[in-house]
Amino acid sequence: MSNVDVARVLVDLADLLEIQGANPFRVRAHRSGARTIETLAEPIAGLVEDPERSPEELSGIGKDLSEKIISIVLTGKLDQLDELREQVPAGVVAMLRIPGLGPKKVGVLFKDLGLESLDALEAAATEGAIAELKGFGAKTEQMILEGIGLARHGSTRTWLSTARVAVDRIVEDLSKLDSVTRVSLAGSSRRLKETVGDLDVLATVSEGVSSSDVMAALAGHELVDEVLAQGETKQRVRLLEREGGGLELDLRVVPEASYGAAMQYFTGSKEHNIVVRRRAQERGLKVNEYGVFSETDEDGPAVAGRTEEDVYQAVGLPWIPPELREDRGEFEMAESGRLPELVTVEDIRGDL
DNA sequence: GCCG
DNA sequence: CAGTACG
DNA sequence: CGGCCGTTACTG
Repeated sequence: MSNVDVARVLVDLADLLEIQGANPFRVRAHRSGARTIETLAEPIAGLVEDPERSPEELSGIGKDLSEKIISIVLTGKLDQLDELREQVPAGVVAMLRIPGLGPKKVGVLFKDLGLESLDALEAAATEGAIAELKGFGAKTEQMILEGIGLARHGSTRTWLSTARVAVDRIVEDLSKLDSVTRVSLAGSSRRLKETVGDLDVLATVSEGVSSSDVMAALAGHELVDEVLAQGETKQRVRLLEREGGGLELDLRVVPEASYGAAMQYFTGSKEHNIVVRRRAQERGLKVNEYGVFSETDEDGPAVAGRTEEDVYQAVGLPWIPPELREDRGEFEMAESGRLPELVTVEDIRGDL
């Protein structure tokens, strides 16, 4: 059993528990434990077999998860998972991959309509049976029909190199607008992940300037297929099919003074952001995408937020390079002043 | 579920 | 309002 | 034992 195998069992268990309506924090604990095992620098089997050691020594893994991990390593399976699999068909878990369908709604589809597969779900949606359910409507039904292909196909991530071709053009074109002061790439593409699930772009406007100009420009951009959602500060669009296969792009527009906080938030990762915000809480501060604020004076002036550096400084850290923002040890490195110097293109020697 |  | 999705 | 990140947007 490799670390990835063990992690997979815990993730599957989390999915099933979630559909069954388990405590969300319990579900999260399983996912977090899975991540810990997957990113562990040593084989989990070796740790389990060492009589001096136990998975409990890993932070985020307690007595329960430790016992489960030991069982998985020693027997190759987990009884609790097998039992849950008998209660919840695989097709129901597959429904979670449809965008807009979460555990609650999937649970209703399974329990109330008895749907056990994507095929059955598609048939029910086509007949209009979904829209009649409480909490569902015509839009949800349409969303299911559009998303069911994604769920069948599995995850659809795009190579960064492909995605960059499209997003670089969009960033460049939006930058030319008079109403924006700057446009930056954020999200996993800024973190230089090999593949991206979607694209994230941040635009800033001068204080008091409306966001509608930028959004209208993006909506009318030659690479944009359709606008999926739009609000005051946020817009989500789907790109044309050719450049990376219907990639989705999120645009966020914030005032100039929030640039640093917004970049920090929008660059992620989610796990990294949670730690940043928890550190803020420990210091009597509150971090959001608009800035860093005092917990006791939330409406008061921002303590930080104009640059990423001052956001990190407010929570007692040096600026952390985006490539490291995964909550995989970068906080310990930053805390002790041992952040590595990353390799850059200039470091590479040879014929390219 | 884990943690303090 | 709850549920879903965003980092 | 209580708390567990913080926000915006959309749907029903």
